[in-house]
Amino acid sequence: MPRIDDVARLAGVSTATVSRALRGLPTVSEATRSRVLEAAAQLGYIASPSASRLAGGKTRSVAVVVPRITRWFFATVVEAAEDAFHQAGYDLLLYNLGGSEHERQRLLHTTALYKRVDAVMLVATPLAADDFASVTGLKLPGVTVSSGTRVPGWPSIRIDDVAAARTATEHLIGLGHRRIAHISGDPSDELAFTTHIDRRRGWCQALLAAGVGPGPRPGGRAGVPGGGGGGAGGRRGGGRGPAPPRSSRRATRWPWARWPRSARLVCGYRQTSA
Amino acid sequence: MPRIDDVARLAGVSTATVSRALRGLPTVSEATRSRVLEAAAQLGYIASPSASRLAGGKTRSVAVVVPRITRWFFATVVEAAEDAFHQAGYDLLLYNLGGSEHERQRLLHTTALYKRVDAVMLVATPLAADDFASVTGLKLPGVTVSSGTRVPGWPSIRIDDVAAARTATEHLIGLGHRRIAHISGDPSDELAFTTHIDRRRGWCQALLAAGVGPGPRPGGRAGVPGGGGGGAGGRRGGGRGPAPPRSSRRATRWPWARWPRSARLVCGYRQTSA
DNA sequence: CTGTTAGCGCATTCAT
DNA sequence: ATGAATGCGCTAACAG
Repeated sequence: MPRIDDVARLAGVSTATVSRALRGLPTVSEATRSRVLEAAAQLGYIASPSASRLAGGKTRSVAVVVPRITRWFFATVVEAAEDAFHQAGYDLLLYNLGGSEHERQRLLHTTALYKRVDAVMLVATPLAADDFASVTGLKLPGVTVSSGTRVPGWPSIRIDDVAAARTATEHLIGLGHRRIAHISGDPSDELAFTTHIDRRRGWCQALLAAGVGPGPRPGGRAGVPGGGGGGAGGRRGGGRGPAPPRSSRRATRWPWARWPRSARLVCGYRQTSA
Repeated sequence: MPRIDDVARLAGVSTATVSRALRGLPTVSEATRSRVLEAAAQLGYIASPSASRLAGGKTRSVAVVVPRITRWFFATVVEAAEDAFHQAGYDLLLYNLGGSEHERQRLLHTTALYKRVDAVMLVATPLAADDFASVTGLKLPGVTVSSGTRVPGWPSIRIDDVAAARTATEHLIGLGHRRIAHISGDPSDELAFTTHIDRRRGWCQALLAAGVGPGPRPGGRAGVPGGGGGGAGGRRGGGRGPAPPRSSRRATRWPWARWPRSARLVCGYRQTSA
């Protein structure tokens, strides 16, 4: 492959000018630029990334860290990021934690990212105290997406899980429902993942605000709310949507009747948690 | 960050020896190597990838090209590849075509990969004639996964779709079924994607081999095979598995009753295509 | 606006 | 087994 001085010679300018012209720097006359462009095209010249990285100190690439690329949500984020980054001329280095703590350590605690990327994007990657130190120690710009942990100086984009759950619950209440369960992971497992906790909070908020309660058996196992709907029948609001479903034997065929045990039905809330 | 000569000084050797020691080359005495290792660790030295790429000519990174990372299959392939590559010390550059022909052109026809990676992995990426030229023009090693097109000199790993469909069909036949439909994309749309064609072929093979036929309405629209099962009731084989389902009104609730129009029911086969 | 001069930080010849 | 020199190909000062 041709090098930059081949282009320089063909265009009759110095290598510095070729470099400037090809990178679109403003300090080049249009006449020169087009001569350079043409020479480069004619030679099929492409600047060597390694060389320009070394000389320029910028890698023009970013690390995108996801817990598991096979999950729909993470893949969706990566797809969008890939598009944006490539469009901006950046390479995307994918790091898939794959649920392995080992991988996670290797990525976060060895300076695996050192001089390899210009920025980091952490997707749903909670940082323990020591992880945190290594990441800030990189002294790189970055962004967290859907991550529980916040990194000082990094923007953080995430879903407002409390509001989302509140909205969903309010919707059901608006439909006239009065017995609304919330099924989640173990609420005592905090691990910097706050999604399930936040959703539960939003659900509680909506129930309390509507004066609906008290909730059924706290901490019960996954299952189906019992029949005999009691006072839950009354519609509320302006009659939008269909009537709430009646309890019947059919209820035993609801999807969560077959959910794995790891899914726990957290019905019931503490008045204090709102 | 420290540079290689900092380590060299601390270890009391030349930079060349540091380089060799750190990369595990055999031409270093164990005594020296451990001194170097210790010095590097003490300084927290990590070789600059850009510099070693420029000097060494190898990037130690690979490009992985997928049509859409959001599809389960592709994400699964990428996850496995990521693990293997990182374990071997390679960076993984992700290229998601995203269904955009534009992206595809940009990747394949500009020398976007030039001097950027040491190898290429093409997942389910069919290559048109001109794509093909650019890819081979890269003169890089590579591998295709689930890709219709083959690249000379590259290994190609893929599913035997014919055998898979045959196996599935034989399974149903073994269960006693006699009216077996095959639903696929448009069989006339070849576009180097042969999956649906191969599966259809396997299905045909199994049916013919079992003497089952002739198939119902060729080229019919998506829908449900009509009721009145005719001679299809007979069981065959050693009574394994449940009896074939009876036709009934319930059939109208089968999932594909709601499938999009783009899904076509290809029932019926030509004797010649086996 | 353009050219000249120095590196960027490491891997590699060759020597020894 | 180790060291000295050279170059990978480009960008960034600094002049002009």
